Amino acid sequence: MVAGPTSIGPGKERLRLWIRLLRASRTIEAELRERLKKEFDTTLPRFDVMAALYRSPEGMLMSDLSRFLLVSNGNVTGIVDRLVSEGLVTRARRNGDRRTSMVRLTEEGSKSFAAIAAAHENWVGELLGTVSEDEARRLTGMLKSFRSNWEGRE
Amino acid sequence: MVAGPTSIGPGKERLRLWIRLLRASRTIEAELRERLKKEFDTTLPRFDVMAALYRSPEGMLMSDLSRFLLVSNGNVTGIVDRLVSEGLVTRARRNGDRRTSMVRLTEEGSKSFAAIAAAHENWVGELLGTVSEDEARRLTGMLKSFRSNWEGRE
DNA sequence: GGCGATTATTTCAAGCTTGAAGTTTCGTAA
DNA sequence: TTACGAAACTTCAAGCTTGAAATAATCGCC
Repeated sequence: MVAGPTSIGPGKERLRLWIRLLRASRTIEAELRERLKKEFDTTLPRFDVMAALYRSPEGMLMSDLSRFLLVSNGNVTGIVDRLVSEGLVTRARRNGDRRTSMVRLTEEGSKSFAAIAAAHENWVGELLGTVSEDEARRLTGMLKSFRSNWEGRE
Repeated sequence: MVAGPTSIGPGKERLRLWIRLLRASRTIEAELRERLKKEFDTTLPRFDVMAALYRSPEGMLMSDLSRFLLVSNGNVTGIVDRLVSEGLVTRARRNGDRRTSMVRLTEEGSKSFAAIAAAHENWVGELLGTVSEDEARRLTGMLKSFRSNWEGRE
């Protein structure tokens, strides 16, 4: 999804937009991935899961994580498995519904995430440095109105 | 990279923007991936490679593809391998420099891509339907000015 | 209570992705 | 011309990702 338009037609500007959008996010994502690896020896998916859990001290179900992060159930299983084996999160079986388990950050996971998140925010600020805060607000607004047509779909 | 901000600070709007950007592109990408699979039994990476080759009838080197698509060399090798085995592209050894090979769409690959690309453009038009062509132009402009600071970096 | 449908999760195969290490070929300088 | 460093590419291990199939527990209806 990174190639240029191959024809010109009515949706031309939208196709251009999509290609720009994709190239921008891929570029930023690649840079963040690399820094996470180099500076903290972790990955973006692990960071995503930890970020979600950090916002929910009470914990999240696997399916909550899957829905929130926009990835499949099976995917979350693997990432959480690795985080558990690293001692960063726990899976607690629940009495109420034994099909589910509550996933939470450990003390260590929480400390670890806080440090990474601080660096992460700085990196994003740096990488988007050429976008003014005001412009960022406007762009966000446009993207938000688009997203609202898709949020929570299917 | 899909979680919300975990702190409020100077780069707050940029972080918000990044999260929106990422969620938007993930959502669109997931939808396109699914349709490519269902309708044409292909994948996004294959589509990307074919799109690049379609623009270059004279062919591209593996490293050209890698650079253009923003993915690693080894990655391109695997995708091209699969396209070759499907008869959609060819790898032609070159007399000039025998380290390299020219990758080209086959006749079948070219026909196949044209059909997929038409559907793809319609899908993008549909998925970005809530963004007016004019708004699309403005958004693209903003993203372009951002990208120019990164294009061809490192 | 029993049982079929539903829900939550895991498992699995196939493919994508990277970064590092390995192979082959090229260019060039002694 | 030979040797060495660079360039183009492939191979590989590890991890991410999906979608489909399997497992297990719960729910609702009789």
